[in-house]
Amino acid sequence: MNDVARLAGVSQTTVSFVLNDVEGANIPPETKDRVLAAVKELDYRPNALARGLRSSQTHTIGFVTDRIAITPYAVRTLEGAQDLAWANGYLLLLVNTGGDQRLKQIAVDMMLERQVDGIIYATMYHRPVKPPANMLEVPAVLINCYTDDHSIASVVPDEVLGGRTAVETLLQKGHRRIGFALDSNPVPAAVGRLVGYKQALAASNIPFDPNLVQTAESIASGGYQATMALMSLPDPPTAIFCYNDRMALGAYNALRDLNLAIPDDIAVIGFDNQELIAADIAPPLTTMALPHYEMGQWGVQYLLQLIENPEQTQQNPPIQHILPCPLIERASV
Amino acid sequence: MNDVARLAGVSQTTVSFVLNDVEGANIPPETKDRVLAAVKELDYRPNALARGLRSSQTHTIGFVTDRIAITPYAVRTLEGAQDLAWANGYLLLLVNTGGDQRLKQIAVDMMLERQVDGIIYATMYHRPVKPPANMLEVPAVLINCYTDDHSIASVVPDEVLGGRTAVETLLQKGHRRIGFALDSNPVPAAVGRLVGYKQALAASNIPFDPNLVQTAESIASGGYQATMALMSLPDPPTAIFCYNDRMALGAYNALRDLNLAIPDDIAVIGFDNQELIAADIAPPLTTMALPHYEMGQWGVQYLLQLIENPEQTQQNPPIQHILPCPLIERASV
DNA sequence: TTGAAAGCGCTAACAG
DNA sequence: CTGTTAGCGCTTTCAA
Repeated sequence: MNDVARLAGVSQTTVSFVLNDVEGANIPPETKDRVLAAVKELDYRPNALARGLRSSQTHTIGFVTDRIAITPYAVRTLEGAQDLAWANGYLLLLVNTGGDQRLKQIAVDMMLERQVDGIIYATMYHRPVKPPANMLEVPAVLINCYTDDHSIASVVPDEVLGGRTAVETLLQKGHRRIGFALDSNPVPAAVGRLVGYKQALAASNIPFDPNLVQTAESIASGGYQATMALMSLPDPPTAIFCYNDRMALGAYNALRDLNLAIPDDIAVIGFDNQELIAADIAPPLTTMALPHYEMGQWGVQYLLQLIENPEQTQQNPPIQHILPCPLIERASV
Repeated sequence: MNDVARLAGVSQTTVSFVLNDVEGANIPPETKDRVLAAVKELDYRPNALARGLRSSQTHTIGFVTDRIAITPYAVRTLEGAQDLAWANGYLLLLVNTGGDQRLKQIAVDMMLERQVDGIIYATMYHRPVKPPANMLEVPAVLINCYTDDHSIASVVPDEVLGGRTAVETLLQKGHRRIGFALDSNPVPAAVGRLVGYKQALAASNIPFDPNLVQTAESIASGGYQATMALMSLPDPPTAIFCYNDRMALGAYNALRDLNLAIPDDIAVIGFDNQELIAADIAPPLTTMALPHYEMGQWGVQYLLQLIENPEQTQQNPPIQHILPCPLIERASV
């Protein structure tokens, strides 16, 4: 910076002023140009460490996650976060802790040492979490998860509405007996989607038949089993709502073994919109999309507000934002 | 740090010495303990910016990528990189530029401003690249890509050996007429796998029949078309090697329409090991895995060597590392 | 064995 | 409008 100042024939302060477009200092365009020319001439690049040290603002935000890869589609959370951060001149410092609580603690410490302006904590599955306490030393928001006491701002998908929309889609096609191949783990997604399933039924005055919800592991083989169980009912369903696309794939396999055509003999709707599966199988799967990208965006967006405008933004109790799951219509319904 | 020094009754220098385990300074254990106690007492956390400013080492590495999400499985590159960085006390600064050359330039600049110790440039598809010039101001390595002049260290998958292994697997099962549903784009993966295909055939003294390689778009519908073309040959193949798992999925769809059973009537082998597809379809797909995770690891590993040991590590010409693609045996062959 | 002191490159009062 | 100056929190030389 001194070199630039010297070359431009001004003081280092002036350089700083033009580089930061400081309000007060009314630098004449002529001087500004001279400085900028010197910057280009010398290929000068400001040192963000020094700047951060002085201004205690690094324009960097920490992104802590349990697993980024398991649900490939969920990586879009990271993408949404990164895109929005980037658009605001922020960079993401990434740590993937793999679920170990102590590692998370350390990860946050490393970020704090690097003076991140805020921290995002994202999970791959929608679930309650206990984030490391030190995380709250800076503004923080949770993505796809929440604390039981809702003490931290968070954004999650609307599982209930998603489940309801899926079932309503089936209802609109005239189906009255709708099976549900559900995850046997009572995770928020499973609980919420079941509530949505019941709501949709109730709204159409269809009594709830517990036989129509079959739980299994939320993978292809589980979808296969649940579908087989459903179809061997004395009065089998004419449509199946699958907890996720992997189970839907299993349902496809089962239905094929049963010689049933989709959607003519039976309709199938999934959840997750894992494009690689959903778009490519035959017939293409109608499914509900999880708003991963949007959650990533919203999380960073809100975090940035928290960072730049703490008192105005922070609500009490902290905001718990819910994003809808859009219906992706393809050909299985 | 001054507070810690005061509380421990030593100078700030001493605190720095014990925190950094400095060789020269022989601090008696007694003093050391006192300092450490004070650190804990005050919940002191060093400021990495100040440290970096002084020592010009941030223990942070920049990770630039074109797309992290398109090929979900490729996100494992990021995971491998992050895991290895983490194991060495480094954090990753992430930017996903989406293919815009100017953005890449800026991304690298932002990283350089933040004084990253090195930069990784990773692509989602194996291909030649022209990385921004400023990237070379710090140690750098390329993952899943390379420059035409091989002027930067890089790591890529062994496409030729992968293709060869896939075909040899088919050969070993007794197949002699092996179709190849190939990407119509002559990308390195397509070119390499075709070379491997030919090598395997030649090694078994099977003449190359150009009719047996059908090119199409490397998605499910392309796989469908290529398979149909292959099967309508006067002398159709008994096995199909698909350029990737998406095409294999299309092949499955086609074969089903043709009422051909896999693997009894015809064998199918894929490439990529996209678990979501490969493991869940019926029958589970035998395929070649791309070493994404390993490339991520190797890239960071090598970069760290470059950073910590520049002259010893840097080879001339820069190392071009090739990692094998392991065969994942399932049930389609 | 420990401490004083000089910066690393920058921002931002404060003065002129 | 521009320059002087005092740090931000740390590492590290040099001296004691």
